[in-house]
Amino acid sequence: MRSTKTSAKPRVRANRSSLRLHGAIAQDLGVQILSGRYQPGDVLKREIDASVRLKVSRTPYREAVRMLAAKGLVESRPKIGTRVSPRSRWHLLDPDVLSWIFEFGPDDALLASLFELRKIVEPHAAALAATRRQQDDLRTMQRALEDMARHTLQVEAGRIADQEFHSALLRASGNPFLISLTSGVSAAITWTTIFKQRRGALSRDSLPDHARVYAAVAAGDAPAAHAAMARLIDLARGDTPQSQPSRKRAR
Amino acid sequence: MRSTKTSAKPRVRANRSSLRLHGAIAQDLGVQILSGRYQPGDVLKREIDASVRLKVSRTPYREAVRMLAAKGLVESRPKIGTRVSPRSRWHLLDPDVLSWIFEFGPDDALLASLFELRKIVEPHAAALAATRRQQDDLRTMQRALEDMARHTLQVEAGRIADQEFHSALLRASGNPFLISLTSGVSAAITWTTIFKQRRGALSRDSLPDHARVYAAVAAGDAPAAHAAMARLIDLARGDTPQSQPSRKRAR
DNA sequence: AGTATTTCAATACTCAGACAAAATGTCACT
DNA sequence: AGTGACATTTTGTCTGAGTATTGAAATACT
Repeated sequence: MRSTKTSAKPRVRANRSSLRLHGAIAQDLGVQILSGRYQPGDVLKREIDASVRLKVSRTPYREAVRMLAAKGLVESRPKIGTRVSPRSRWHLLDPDVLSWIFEFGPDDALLASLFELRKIVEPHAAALAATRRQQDDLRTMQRALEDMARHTLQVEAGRIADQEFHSALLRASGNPFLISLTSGVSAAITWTTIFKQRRGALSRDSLPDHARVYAAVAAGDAPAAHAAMARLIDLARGDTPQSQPSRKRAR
Repeated sequence: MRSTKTSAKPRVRANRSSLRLHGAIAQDLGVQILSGRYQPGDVLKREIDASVRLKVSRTPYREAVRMLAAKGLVESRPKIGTRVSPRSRWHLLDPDVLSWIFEFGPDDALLASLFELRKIVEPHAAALAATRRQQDDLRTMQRALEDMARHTLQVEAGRIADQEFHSALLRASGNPFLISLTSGVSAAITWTTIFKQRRGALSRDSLPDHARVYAAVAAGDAPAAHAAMARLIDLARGDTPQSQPSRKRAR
């Protein structure tokens, strides 16, 4: 028994009041797992101790564990306890998991992998969008472009417009599974721009690149849309710390 | 109040004993949502009533709702209740969500979309695998090939070998996000073969196609691996009911 | 009349403690 | 040495109570 007398450590920070208690606990544990504080194979404290430690009742703690299990991060069985699952089971493209990954500072290699995925997916998505886009897709993309121009990427509103552009493009692809990758793309965008600003790097003006993609999609020119998007991503990737792990061949 | 006197409907089927009660409830609700029985925007019964209806206590019911919320299917707030989220928020590539989708009979359009994703992702993954594969990746893929040959796709063991081949290939790509798409690919494979057999269609022997992919990956020939995988998927897709995804707005 | 503020009611949320079930390890018995 | 009963540990489920949040209705104010 540690002398927990009145240490009064509010282990679980209710930073986001919008998150309920179980949500805050899930975030807390999730960040610890994704940061490596808990390794795959480790077993968490038994829930009775853990909840005492966090100064919460078992109910929200258990619900937090259920959430993590739903995202493939942990697995719990009677008599064994709750253990961290192997990385291959983690749902890395889950929006929460992504946000937890980047919560404590993003891993360069992982960001590079995310860009690799974007480079694979988004050009094809743009090509599909060029053949399937509806009027309101184009309207949304155009409005996003205008917002990117009005505000810049220096401002929150501008960055949101950037994400909205890519989100609208994926939506225009008409493929629900591509659409569900939106969160991953957004995470990559967010952290790329943050990196840029953090290093004070002079940010290329990506507006013309986006405009080229839009023009091709609006014109229904699939090959051009593919090419324009590929170029956009390559240029954006150039700004990340290291585009190292991929010895990528052309195309 | 319907006279539910002693209807005694065990609404939640404990079909899988491995699933705990909360897991069974989550599956039950998840299937109902994904099948359209509950539409986006609908609010579920308040948890007190729902748990009574299912003849379980509130604890496992709440945990089930937490799991669904973690997968983006529902969202719950005090005074409002638990409401089904818009489709655009659903984590369609979540393994459980995929299995629930295909639980009650797969949607042709959705399966087509899944193939579209495979067609985009897997060829590039094969190309990456050709440049990054390690010895044990090749060993695993080769063993999977042998198993596919020994058993056929008529047998469970053969189908598992097929999935294992694709899983190993994604693993060999070295990209964690591509790896996390394994479940989606596996779901597509599973339901394609089921479709084939269901219609008694003479199943093409896909073994040579797989062998070609393996050879290219083993040889480190990225363009050849890309081409071989693209061909494999096109041929596999030929067996699905309809290869045209229908445009469906994801509100 | 219209707008801001207060009150209210509905619902999920949290707590506490008990008991049940599952799964692993142990130990006697064959 | 093997096999089955049993003890133990941990999660799983149940119950009932009280709290917090939030949308909407009611009220006060301009």
